[in-house]
Amino acid sequence: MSKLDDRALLYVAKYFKALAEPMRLKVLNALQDGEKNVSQLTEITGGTQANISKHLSMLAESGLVKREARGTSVYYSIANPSVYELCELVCGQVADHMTSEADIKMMFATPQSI
Amino acid sequence: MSKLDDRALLYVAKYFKALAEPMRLKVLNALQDGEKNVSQLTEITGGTQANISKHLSMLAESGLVKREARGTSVYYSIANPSVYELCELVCGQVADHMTSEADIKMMFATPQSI
DNA sequence: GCTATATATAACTATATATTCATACAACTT
DNA sequence: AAGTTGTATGAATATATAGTTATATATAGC
Repeated sequence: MSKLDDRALLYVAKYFKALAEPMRLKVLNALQDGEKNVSQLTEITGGTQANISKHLSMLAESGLVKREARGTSVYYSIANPSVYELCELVCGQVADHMTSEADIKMMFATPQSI
Repeated sequence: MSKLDDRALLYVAKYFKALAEPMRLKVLNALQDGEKNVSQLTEITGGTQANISKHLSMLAESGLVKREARGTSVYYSIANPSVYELCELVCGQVADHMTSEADIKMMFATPQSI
């Protein structure tokens, strides 16, 4: 496999990594009905301000959200609605797999162990 | 947000996490044209046997690949072809975002830093 | 039973990541 | 200018993860 392909893989992996975190999914979910500022997202998700801000920076750098400073606030919005297509596809697959034993087991695993 | 929603988020995040690693993407890519055993995947990807085996276990547990032992070998195959839809969607979005400064910068970052 | 081959796993290391707390920075208000 | 509010960031910690090496386990052939 060529160097260039490896680089492409890295890009794609990085994109998936941005989606591979429950709190970031929560943030993206909160952005479904339009832009929100950091304070709003902090309140909606129940996270701390610092943590949400960091996740937003990461999401912005990965190209999943857009950042726009207005006045004293910073508003974030979905960069590309097809993110939700991804999530729906995954939800479908997760549901399919829900019946398997591994998932049942996972149901009772602690969040830390996953 | 309810407990159940949090659990669903955890599932989805776990699924994305399985895709958030270049070597695992390489493995999935190698499985596009049909099932392969661990030795074959080890050779194709250029990884070590132990490493590929671990990635395969992880992919199987996340429901992305199916495992079937036959004789002395273990054959892995794609559990659900829609995985590739996901990857194509992401490739499209990554390409869109390629022009931004953050991505150009990332081009020259070391793999470790990403 | 012994050997060779294929796969999985345990121990370990190095790195990455999420989270928190405290603090810096920036912009608006009065 | 001083205070207030909203956001970002640095330091520190705890956990998770990828990778390696060595070894265990299992299956097939002799």
